[in-house]
Amino acid sequence: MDPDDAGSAGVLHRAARLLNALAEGGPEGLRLTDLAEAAALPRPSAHRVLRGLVQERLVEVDARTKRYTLGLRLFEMGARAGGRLGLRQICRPVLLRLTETLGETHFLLLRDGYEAVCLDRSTGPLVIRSLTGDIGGRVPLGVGQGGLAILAFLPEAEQDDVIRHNAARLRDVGGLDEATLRAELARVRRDGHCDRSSGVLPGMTGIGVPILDREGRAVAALSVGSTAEHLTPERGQVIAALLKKEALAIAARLNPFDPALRRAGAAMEMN
Amino acid sequence: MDPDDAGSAGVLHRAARLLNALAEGGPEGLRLTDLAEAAALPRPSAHRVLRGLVQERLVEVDARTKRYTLGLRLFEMGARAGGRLGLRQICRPVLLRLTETLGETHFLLLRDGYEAVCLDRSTGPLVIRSLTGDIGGRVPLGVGQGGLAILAFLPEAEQDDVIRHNAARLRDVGGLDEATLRAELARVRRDGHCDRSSGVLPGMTGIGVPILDREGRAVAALSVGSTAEHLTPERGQVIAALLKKEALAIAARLNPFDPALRRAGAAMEMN
DNA sequence: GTCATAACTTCCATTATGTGGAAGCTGTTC
DNA sequence: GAACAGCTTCCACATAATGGAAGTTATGAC
Repeated sequence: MDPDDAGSAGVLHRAARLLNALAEGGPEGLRLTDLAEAAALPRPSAHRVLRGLVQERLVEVDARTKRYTLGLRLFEMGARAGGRLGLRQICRPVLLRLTETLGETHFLLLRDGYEAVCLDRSTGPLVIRSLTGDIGGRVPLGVGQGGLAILAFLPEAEQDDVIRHNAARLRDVGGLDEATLRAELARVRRDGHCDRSSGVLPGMTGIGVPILDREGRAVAALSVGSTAEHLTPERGQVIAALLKKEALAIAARLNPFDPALRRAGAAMEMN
Repeated sequence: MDPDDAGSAGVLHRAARLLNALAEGGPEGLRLTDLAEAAALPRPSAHRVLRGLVQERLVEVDARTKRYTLGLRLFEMGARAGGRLGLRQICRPVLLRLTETLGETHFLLLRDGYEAVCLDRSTGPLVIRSLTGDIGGRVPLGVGQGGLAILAFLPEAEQDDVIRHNAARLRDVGGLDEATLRAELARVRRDGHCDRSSGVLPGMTGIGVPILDREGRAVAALSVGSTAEHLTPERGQVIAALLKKEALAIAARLNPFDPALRRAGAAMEMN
């Protein structure tokens, strides 16, 4: 029917649309009508699908308020899906150790197509605001220190593709035009890390280093989020060196056959 | 068709069955044939549904090995579903603080019908083995210190229902016959906490306290997992008192309208 | 290198399952 | 207590799911 909506038919796709809508919504949950609108479904259909999801416990409804939220089952599965990603297992102790040593907040980002997903983080005593938010959050590649570190270490053709694809968001979220971005990427490649104070979150800054696969392509990033005040240039140098050492050690332990690390390519093929 | 399989028809239910099977499977993923068998579906049907799930990125296939695993999307959603549960937000800092102070590993369990789900945990330096495993894991109510603490503080009728329902697993996993269990529950009710060295995991022990709602019913538990060697009786007393204090503070902050806390009831109705 | 085997994938006639407009509820507001 | 907004049910209709059988591609044995 709709040519550019290939594979859009079917209950599954509708269910996924509803789940996505729910994931966007606030913690108080969403009402049927709004959910139906967000997922572009007729109310009765949304209702029917949601009932199915509730039955599978992927979604919960409050009997009193009739508000829908993501279900406990999803939480459980998500926890296991994460555990399955070898990278996360390897990095967990590294994050904890870094936070122990440096007292900063550390992030592990995994590249996923044109974006990066926060796979894990360890929170330091300092209160910081981050672009990705908590675990499970996303940033476009090129935004934030981690996102820049990954983008800088992609093969040129892919880099161009990502930049083209993310152009709008890089301007809006990252406040970067293409020329500035390219200059920045060159610098990151030269230094092996990113320590730009992204102007995005006032007072906030950080450092990001890429985690490379055997071919030298970035598959993930390790980063620190801190305040401009706390992260002096000297301290920054030390931390960058430390992160690079850890990233190398992680890279050496990567299983080259881990499907999670092929994710990048997979996402590209889809387009 | 199948009378006791009410509502089992439909793609959604099949998808959920496949997801469950995937969640059980090992980290290397499952093959189509095994998945189809695990979910009791004809191979072609399993294949079709899985393809849909892959398209929605709820599931991933490795192009080379054809093995299916839970997808990144699920991880993301799971992270948000967890964030939505107010209890988790409230307890996160408590867990961190406890681990900071005591150097033990702490668990937050949420009751869910006849079981409890590990909502969060903070890991101490001591290496311990736990029944629930990591976040997202489950134990039957009555097993483990947390599970016992919850069961002990349920209304009598519900308690009986749970014990009846879990009887087999309590024997197998918990190694408890009903008489011993009932005596144990009485003790937990009297003391306000559970400090039995469950014989289940040799050398391991712990302490669990319930988190009660306004009606005095347990909705969750806070627990410590440690080794018998490390957790001396005197230390146990101190820790139990501390946990109780925290559990009370948490209970006071509970939103009585939080749908997550009505989960217990919901599960019962289903049966 | 060739054959055997096991697993994955596609096909397609059949029909069960999903569809959504309209009508009926419910609970909330004025 | 009337008006409203949102949830739920109904049901004639058609589409999208179904699964046996046949085709294709990996894997391993000889």
